[in-house]
Amino acid sequence: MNGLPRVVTIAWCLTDASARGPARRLSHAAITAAAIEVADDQGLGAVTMARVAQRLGFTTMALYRYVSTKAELLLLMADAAVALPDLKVERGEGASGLRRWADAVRDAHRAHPWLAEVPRASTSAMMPNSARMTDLALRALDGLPLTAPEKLATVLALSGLAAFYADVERSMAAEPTEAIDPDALAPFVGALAASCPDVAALTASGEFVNTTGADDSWVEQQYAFSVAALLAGLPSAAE
Amino acid sequence: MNGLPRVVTIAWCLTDASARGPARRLSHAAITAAAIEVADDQGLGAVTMARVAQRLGFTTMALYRYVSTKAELLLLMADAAVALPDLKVERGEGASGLRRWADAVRDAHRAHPWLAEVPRASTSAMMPNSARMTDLALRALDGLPLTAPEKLATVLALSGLAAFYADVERSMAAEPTEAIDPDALAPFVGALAASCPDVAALTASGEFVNTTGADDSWVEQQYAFSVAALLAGLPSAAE
DNA sequence: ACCTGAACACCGTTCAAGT
DNA sequence: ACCTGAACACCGTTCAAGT
Repeated sequence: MNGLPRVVTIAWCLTDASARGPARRLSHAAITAAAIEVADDQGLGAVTMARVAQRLGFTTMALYRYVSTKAELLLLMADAAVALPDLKVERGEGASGLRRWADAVRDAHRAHPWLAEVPRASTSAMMPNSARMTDLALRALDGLPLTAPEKLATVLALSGLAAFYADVERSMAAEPTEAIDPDALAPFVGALAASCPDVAALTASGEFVNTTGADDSWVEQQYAFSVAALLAGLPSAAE
Repeated sequence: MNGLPRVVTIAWCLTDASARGPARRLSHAAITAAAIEVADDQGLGAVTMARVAQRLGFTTMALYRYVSTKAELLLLMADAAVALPDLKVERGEGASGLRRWADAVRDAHRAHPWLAEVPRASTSAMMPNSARMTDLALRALDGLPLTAPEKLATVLALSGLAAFYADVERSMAAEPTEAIDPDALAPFVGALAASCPDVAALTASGEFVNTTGADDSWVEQQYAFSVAALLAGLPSAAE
């Protein structure tokens, strides 16, 4: 037996404000917001206790009054980044609501491309915004012929797909993916032909390795296709 | 226009062995293997240029003769970790083959729980073992009424789901998830009730927050359910 | 009780030097 | 050409000290 993770009580504001001593000049919200600014601007790798503190005009060590570890700060950032979008879901709406819900999750990841880089922690699900997002999805699933674990699996899988494709998009944007010179590609195609006939065929037709430069739409289509498949398959998976 | 990423040519052994100078006393394979040992033993966070070199009996800087950056080493590790399992897939086998394929991907992630932590790079798809895995899945999909992008989406989504659930499993194992004291849970349930009625209901029935200690089987069931739904929904998503 | 300054034990990566 | 030693500019986190 043990208590709630400390960061959960922080995020839900379940901790009593300490009464004694000098007034606090920082706050979890301010620290989290500053860290998100850094991550949005320069990537998660640039999120440093020193850099966050500097942006707030404080010393690095001042942060440790509010956060006991950098991992805790990352959890706060991740939860703040999935703050509820403008999304209304009808109770029992089903597939159409879930599709819009997945799009909202994806939008959050697009707005904060570093989200997928934050190490997953089992605590995440108990954080307020994550819980609210889950709640919306469960609302859409209400009344459907699925067990509770099946509903949770649906929610997890959908958010997993949304996060996954958003991260694919991020990784493509990160490496500018200039078109690869066909001459440079030749030895690679040769190696492929030997052990990967099906991939080699796709590569030859230009559908595997991107030889034409940036190409945004296909990730969108693949995401839409995957979500559509998952949603369409729910009834038969439940049998 | 530019050439193949350097790490791709390394992984496919497309670089000419340098002839002149002292014989090389290290190799990419040895370095990658040592790094994987470190990651398996102590987690990806413990993978340090210094620690890898030490395990091999070399100086840290010796590694930079073989790898131009730590990110490159991580790519080599990730690809080596998905080395082909003992998996036969019939051409055009369809759903049953894809399910076993997804299980194989998941097994790789279970054997190397740090896999999901390796930052995704667009280069990954061109690495040899990744390509071979993709090839197997395409083999199972051959002849099905799906376009090439739809087939790739299926492969991506399946591997995404396998990786996702393996990472969920890892994160649960990382935080020992002792049962949470009901008394400590009470204020959390109270907060939930206000903004998350559906999640609160699940929590009350013990299906959301784990209040009973370790619980492996539900991740397995949720993974199986998600994959089943995705596979079952393929035909209707393709229409 | 907050916040600071100095310090510790690390990182990845560079560069000139040895062989 | 390989490999080493020393150095650089960082990290997260600690601890004692100020207010």
